[in-house]
Amino acid sequence: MSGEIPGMDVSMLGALAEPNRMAIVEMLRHEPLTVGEIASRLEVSQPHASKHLKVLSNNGIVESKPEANRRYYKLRLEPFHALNYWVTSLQKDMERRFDSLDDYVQELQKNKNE
Amino acid sequence: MSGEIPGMDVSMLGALAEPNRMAIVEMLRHEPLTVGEIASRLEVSQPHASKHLKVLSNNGIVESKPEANRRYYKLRLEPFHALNYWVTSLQKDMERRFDSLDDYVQELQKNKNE
DNA sequence: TTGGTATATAACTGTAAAGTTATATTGTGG
DNA sequence: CCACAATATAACTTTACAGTTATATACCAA
Repeated sequence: MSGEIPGMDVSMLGALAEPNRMAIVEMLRHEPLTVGEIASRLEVSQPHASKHLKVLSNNGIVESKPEANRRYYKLRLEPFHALNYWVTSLQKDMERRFDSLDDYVQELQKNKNE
Repeated sequence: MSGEIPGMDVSMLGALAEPNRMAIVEMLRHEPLTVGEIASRLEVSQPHASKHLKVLSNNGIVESKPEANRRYYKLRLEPFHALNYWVTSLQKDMERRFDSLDDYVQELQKNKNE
């Protein structure tokens, strides 16, 4: 009730806020990849890659499709749409504000009477 | 050389990926606030608020201006511009891809010969 | 100067998450 | 069925960070 954040899912950012996982997202930007491919390019162990992929998956950032022995992982659009929406609306609000904190403080001074 | 992420600063996301700090960003969306105001609205201790503000500050997300006894914190535009740029370019790349992983796997099947 | 308010910092504790190693599961081809 | 390859999971260690308490710093007013 008090800790409610309007649009943005904080845990999604947490999932992205780790270098290996961000690297995975960048790798998947252009093409789906298997766990083995990802682990190999990341130069981490297979369980380690699987663990990061699970975090990304739990946050809806990636989805996987079994294909024979392998699992192809790819990015999902939705969370990035949500992130884009949040950032854009934040920017709009910010740009409505004063350009510098100095201006605002000066404004505070002037309005001290009311 | 291998772990290079193009545009996005991962640590900035880490700074945002904590509920209290995200709440601070939301609070500052419309107006600069003092540490005391932030701590009070967040219902956390003053040192705790200061600590989160320091993280945000270290990542360039907020800036502060001393005014007498107090410090006004406000959001900075730049990191959100960078984030917006990253998300947008990622989305563009993604939307060039197949709509579903199924399609992609079918594509793999067809192209197995080459 | 003294007292009070606002903020920062240092030192510490607890917990969650990164990273590792070993093992289980699932699927494929012979 | 068996042997092998790809991935997932479990158990564990270690590190990083949230959160707390106590103290230091800076500013103002009387």
